[in-house]
Amino acid sequence: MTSIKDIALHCGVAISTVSRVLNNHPDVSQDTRDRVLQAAEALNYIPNTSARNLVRSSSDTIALLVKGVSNPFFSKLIKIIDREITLRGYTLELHQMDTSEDELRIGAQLANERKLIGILFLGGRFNYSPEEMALIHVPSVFCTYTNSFGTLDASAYSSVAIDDKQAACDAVDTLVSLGHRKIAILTANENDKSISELRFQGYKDALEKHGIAFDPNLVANTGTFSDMRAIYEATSRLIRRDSSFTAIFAIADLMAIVAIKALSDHGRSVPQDSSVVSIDGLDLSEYTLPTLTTLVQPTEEMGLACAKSIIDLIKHPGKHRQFTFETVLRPGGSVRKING
Amino acid sequence: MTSIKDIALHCGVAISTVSRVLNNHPDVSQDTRDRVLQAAEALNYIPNTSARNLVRSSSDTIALLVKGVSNPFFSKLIKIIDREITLRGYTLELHQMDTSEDELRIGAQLANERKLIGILFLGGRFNYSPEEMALIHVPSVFCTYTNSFGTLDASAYSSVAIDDKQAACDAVDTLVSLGHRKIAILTANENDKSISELRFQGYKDALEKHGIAFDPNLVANTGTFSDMRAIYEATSRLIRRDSSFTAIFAIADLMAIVAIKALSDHGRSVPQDSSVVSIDGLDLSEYTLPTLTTLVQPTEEMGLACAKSIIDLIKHPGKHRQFTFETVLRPGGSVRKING
DNA sequence: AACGTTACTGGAAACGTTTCCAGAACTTGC
DNA sequence: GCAAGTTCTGGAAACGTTTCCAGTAACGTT
Repeated sequence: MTSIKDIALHCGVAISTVSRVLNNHPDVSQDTRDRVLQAAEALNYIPNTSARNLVRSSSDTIALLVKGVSNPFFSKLIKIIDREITLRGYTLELHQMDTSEDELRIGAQLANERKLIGILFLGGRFNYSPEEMALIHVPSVFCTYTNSFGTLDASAYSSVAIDDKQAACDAVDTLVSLGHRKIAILTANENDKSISELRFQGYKDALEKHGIAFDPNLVANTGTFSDMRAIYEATSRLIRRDSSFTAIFAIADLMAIVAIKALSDHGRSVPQDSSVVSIDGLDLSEYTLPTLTTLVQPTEEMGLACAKSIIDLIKHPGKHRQFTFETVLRPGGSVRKING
Repeated sequence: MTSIKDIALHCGVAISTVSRVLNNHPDVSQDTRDRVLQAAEALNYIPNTSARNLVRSSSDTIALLVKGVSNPFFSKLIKIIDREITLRGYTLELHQMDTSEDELRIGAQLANERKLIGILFLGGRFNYSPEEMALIHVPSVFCTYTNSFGTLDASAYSSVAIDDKQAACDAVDTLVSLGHRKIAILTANENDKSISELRFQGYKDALEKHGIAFDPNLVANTGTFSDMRAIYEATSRLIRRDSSFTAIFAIADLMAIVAIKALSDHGRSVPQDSSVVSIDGLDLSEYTLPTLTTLVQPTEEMGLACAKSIIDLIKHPGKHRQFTFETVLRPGGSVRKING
């Protein structure tokens, strides 16, 4: 393994000079610059990241802390984020967390240990306090996060998300406009201070807007976005408990897919007997039977925004921005008009 | 940021002693050990990875080089691998590659630059030459790889995979035993020296075994495992070209799901008009309509084996092993018996 | 001719660890 | 009571960079 020292020796210059050349510092003559670069090439020099990191006390790696990697929407997002981050010359470290773990605490620790230059949080809760935020001394962007509980000042955090409440509202609107009044909801958790709670809020707001009474019997909590067995069970329980609904709003595509299967197993076909609307717009949902009517999240744009945000934030610490994306309804075969 | 030096000062011992305590070296008295650990705790000490990496000239990170992250089978595998790797105290770096890139070359470069201690290759080709393998100076495990083209000696590589040929064969067997003789295949690429070629081979072998003539008209190449649009188009072309088949063998669950949709759009329902069998056993395929008949890969075990293999290999360089897992048929609603 | 600039270069400290070597303080065995 | 271990500890070098400071040489200016 050849080092900067070897190059210096080979060229008869000082170590510092080689370092200057390699880091494109201006104050070195064209002649020595050429010689050094040539030697570096010839000796097949590869910089030692650890040494550089040590003296700079920073690295080139950004961590992605994810709760619930199995969520297929996240999978795609992760893919895009990783692509962009690497493209821009940084490295991405993937860290999964259990739902029970405290993402901020873990993030803070990782940042110190591994000299991270940035953190992307994906899938956490939505009620960070200023005190908690203060734990993190590293540029951080919260993906699919909205400061919906108003715990933070806009100048204190960066985020990329859709308007979850609005999307849920739109989903319910769609159903109502097709004549549905008895609309069940399939959510992960009614009050987890996170995406599911927010979409649940949107559902309730929409009902109220249309003068429909909220019925707790029509709420099914799955406890998860990705465990299909649990989603299936929750749907089945809902059907057994109160099968009077004519439509289901599922807060994620995957839930909708599983719900359709559960309905089918209980002798109710979609969309004849129940309509289903969801949020996500996975590629997959255009190829299911029936195809899903879903509010599409602009995944590509969101992933790009995540990568761009964190890198901007690293370059300009403290310059926080929030990005909110619009969802778009993609009509599918999972709904039908009824005579309300 | 408190360092080892601060602890030493605080306790009135030497730096080296602190290091020994922190690394669990035996030759230090219980008394000093306690004092040091206590101080470390009190001063909120966090080790500096860069410094350690520098002096050890190695890191604690294992890279996962993936071709085609969007493949949902891979998503799950990645999740499990990441979980196990972190659990065992290492860090996982995710690197995606285009299909066009040379994974070994990229791996070799990354290993040097980033002082990787190991590489997991996922989704590459199956015909590495000994010369190519020599590029990689770091313990490496090839996931979902079989040395099917016999280019390597068993003592020269580590791998974790299923027997792709056998699985494909089993899939076709299943269809034949239900009376099917005109069996189409949906594959990514007939000759990519990779998973798809191997499964294609298994398909051909099975046909031959049952005395069924191979018909090139019944072969549909999608060119991809995950681009659903492309899979849909390939299936549609197949149907238009020769719709005489009574069954389709799709080499991956996702392909089967899209194929079923394409068939449906062409007025052929599954399993009434065509049976479909595939390989993967995604959780999802138990919740589609119809559910898939598929050969299940033991994803959990495979992911575990990947993590275990690479760590074993790091600890005992050169000790190569190959793991081959059995697939199990999971019957679903996508097939039916016909009178052949 | 003396002086101040400018352009370039070398030396050396520092980053936070690990690890080798040597030495001090005890034990043990005879 | 002395040599030979044993057990624990400290000092210092090394890992490969970056960066600060000082210094030299060449060049214009006055």
